[in-house]
Amino acid sequence: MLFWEWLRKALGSSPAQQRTFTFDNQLNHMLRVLAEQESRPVQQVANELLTYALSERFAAQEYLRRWQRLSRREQQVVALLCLGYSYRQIAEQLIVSYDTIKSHVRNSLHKFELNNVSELRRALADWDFSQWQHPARHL
Amino acid sequence: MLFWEWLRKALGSSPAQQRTFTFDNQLNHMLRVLAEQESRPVQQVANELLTYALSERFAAQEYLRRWQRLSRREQQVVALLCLGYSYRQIAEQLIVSYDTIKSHVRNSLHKFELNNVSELRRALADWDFSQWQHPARHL
DNA sequence: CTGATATTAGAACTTATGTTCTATATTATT
DNA sequence: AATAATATAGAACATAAGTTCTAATATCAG
Repeated sequence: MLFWEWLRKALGSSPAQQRTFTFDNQLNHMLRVLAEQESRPVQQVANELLTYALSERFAAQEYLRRWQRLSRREQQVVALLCLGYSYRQIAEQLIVSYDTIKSHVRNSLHKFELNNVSELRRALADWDFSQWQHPARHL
Repeated sequence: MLFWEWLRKALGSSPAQQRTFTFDNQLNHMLRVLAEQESRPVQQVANELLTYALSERFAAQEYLRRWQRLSRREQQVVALLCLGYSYRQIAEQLIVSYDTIKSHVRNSLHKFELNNVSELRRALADWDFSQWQHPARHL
């Protein structure tokens, strides 16, 4: 069964009332620029963009579930990893040993069912970890 | 001059002709599901998603420019890298030495203005390199 | 109190990546 | 034909990341 069909059934197959959307000037402008660049109708471009963003969102939900299985400390380490820090830098920031970071990364990768940090960074590429920059706030 | 146009000018900083968008049933459903999940207005979620997709698109354009500066061989190596292959695996696939791959990666990273493969994989995370799986087709 | 997790840390490896530099042969471009 | 770019390859070294183990505290839920 396609995801769409499943989704529709889950919702009780209601006939959708064709709701309209409006976007602010800035978004409209960017949309028009992009449509212009690609010589395509603005509505079509908007459609494609929204489809893309939605699929990304739903894909991210699976990783969100795995994220929630991490301990507080593991989340902190993963966050800093995704912010681009190396094991050594993370150890310094959290004031623990390099080997401890390796332990946390090992466990985190296992819980994410991923094989290396590169995959992890890619999987969570769109997540905003800026709030995790200053560990103190989370301890 | 129409009354509306006159009014807009009189009021200054006119909102551009507020163009409306409609999306098909499937998109509407997903939007509503997501809005429901997050207890937020559908229009607001749509706004956020569109903003996200647009910024991703424009960011990708910069990397596309850099990608086009790569030589054919460098593109091949970067593609396989982003597909998750290691230097050694790429060397085997392309039937060249490990050191050659290192050269190509070094040059490619420089052209992309990135520091390591992790950043590269993240930057091109949404690109589809499946066509590059079989090098023969591109040589 | 007690088992289950979490947090910390290390040894002893192995592999993978990154850096700097050099160098030759092959293609394009002018 | 001469220059520039590309593709190839290596040495020699440095750092980073991943693997397999073990193990001591600490904390929390039942």
